[in-house]
Amino acid sequence: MDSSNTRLPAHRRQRILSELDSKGAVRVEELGRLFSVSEMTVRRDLDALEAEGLLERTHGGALPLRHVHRERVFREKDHEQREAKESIALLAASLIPEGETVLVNSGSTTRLVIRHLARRPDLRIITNNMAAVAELPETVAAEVLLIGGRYRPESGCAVGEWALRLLEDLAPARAILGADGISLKAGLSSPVPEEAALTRRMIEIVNSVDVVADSAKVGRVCPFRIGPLESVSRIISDSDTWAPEFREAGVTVVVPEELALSPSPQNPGGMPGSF
Amino acid sequence: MDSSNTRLPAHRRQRILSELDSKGAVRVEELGRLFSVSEMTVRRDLDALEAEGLLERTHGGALPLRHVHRERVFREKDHEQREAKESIALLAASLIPEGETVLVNSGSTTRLVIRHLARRPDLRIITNNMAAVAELPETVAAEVLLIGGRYRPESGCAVGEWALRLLEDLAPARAILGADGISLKAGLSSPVPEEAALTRRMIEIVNSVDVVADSAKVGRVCPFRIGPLESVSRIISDSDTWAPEFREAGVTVVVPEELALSPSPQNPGGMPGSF
DNA sequence: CATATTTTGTTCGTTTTTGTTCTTTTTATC
DNA sequence: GATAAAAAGAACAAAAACGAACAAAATATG
Repeated sequence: MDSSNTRLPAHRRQRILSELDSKGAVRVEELGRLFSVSEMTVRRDLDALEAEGLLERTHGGALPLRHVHRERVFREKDHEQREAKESIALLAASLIPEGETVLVNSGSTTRLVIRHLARRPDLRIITNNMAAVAELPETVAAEVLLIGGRYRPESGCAVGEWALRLLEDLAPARAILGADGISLKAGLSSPVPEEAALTRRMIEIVNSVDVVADSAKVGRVCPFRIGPLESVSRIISDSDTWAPEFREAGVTVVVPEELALSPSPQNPGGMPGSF
Repeated sequence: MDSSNTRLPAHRRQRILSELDSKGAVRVEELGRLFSVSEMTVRRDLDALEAEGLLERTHGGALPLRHVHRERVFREKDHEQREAKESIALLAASLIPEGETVLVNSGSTTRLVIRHLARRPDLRIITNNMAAVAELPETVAAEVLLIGGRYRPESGCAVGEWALRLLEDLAPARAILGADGISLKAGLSSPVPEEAALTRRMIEIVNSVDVVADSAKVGRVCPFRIGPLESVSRIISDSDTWAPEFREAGVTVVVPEELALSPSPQNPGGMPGSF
């Protein structure tokens, strides 16, 4: 894979950065093995990158600089179910047809979704998820529209009256939404009233709703109701042991294995180079 | 393969560029072998292409410009004049009276200003500077309102028609603004037309404008004009060797030393724990 | 054809990068 | 706290890449 180009020191450092971006953390030993260089060289690379303000050095490796402040929160939400969320996000993004405008709400799963969507030059992303947008590389291909409003530092997104009003001007075709609670009877729910209100409004203005959620969220009910299950077109998750009842209720449930077994009709071999 | 045409220097250089485009990086030794020319020749080619602004030279080879671009921007803006910017930001924030609503635009200096302002529970911050807001800790004390719009990844802020329209609903008392160019004759200017337009509108809707800028920006004129110097109430900077002419023109110039010598009347021992 | 110009190759001293060895510091574990 | 393991840092040597200068070759120009 890293045939000849990686021998270029500058290129290796760039790849360290992108490795950091995708993995969330890098280790010296791991990078040395990946690039076939000594650990001393990796250390010198990391030191140089830190001096340039591009990462945060730690014992044994490095962390991205962007989230040093919210490290604790990110760590919990981020590492919990990280792999599940990553595969869900990749799948959800691949299900979006070419040229669409997609509305995306706040949350750590949708953050990963945005990361994938942003690489596609054919898409337009509308979101209140500032944390997700702020961490995107300069090389964003998609057009990104930000919904303003009151900033909620706990989730890194915009909420409130202002955000709700802004949604009135929009009528995108589809939405990819995260929800902390998904239940047959209670539908979608959130622990934060303002985010529930905003997500509810998002559902109202689009034609098609994809919900992304790891299986831990299924069956959970949070205090603030977003809306009933009928408004959901598809649920994209990492397992479908719970799916039969949902499918009976008329919701399509998609899991990564399905994609691997049979090519998705929505995306017949589409955009292979984009991911 | 590269039989006849490659013998022409111009063609070889074009092929170097396409090689760079497909591979993501090129090495001197590799190109020398590919074109059967000496490494010295390749080096001269790469130097020429760099002089034309078509690639970025590195040790052992070259990288495409776009990859390096984001790093360069971030690194330079962040580290250049870092100390100066930090002291300017602290001073600018301390000059804001209690209970105000402050409008802040994009930029690396204003990012530091926002960091300071955010610790004060008495303030309300309105900004399009997503990069600044996204890096705030969870413990933000101030209320933060985000101006939405089209996201510009190069500067991590929102711009465009939508952002301009949002400003129409607002009438905050004051603004703290960054500008890449400040000149006696040309006034404030920016290298990005959309950011210039947004900053211009911000100036129009407030009563009082504080401009934060390190001294390197004074005397510089960027291609896109924001507005005349008359619209500026104060310039907060790290040195005032250039200040006399500006003071004659009716602009107050504030530098950190002044704060150290005589306590600011606007902030009589106020909020000592906040900084 | 002769001459000027450009392009290329070679040599050699200098700088950058890398790996190794050894010591010091940090981290984990009891 | 004490101890062992892992990682980091310092210092040195080897290798790779660079740049300057000059000579040779190719190309253009009269």
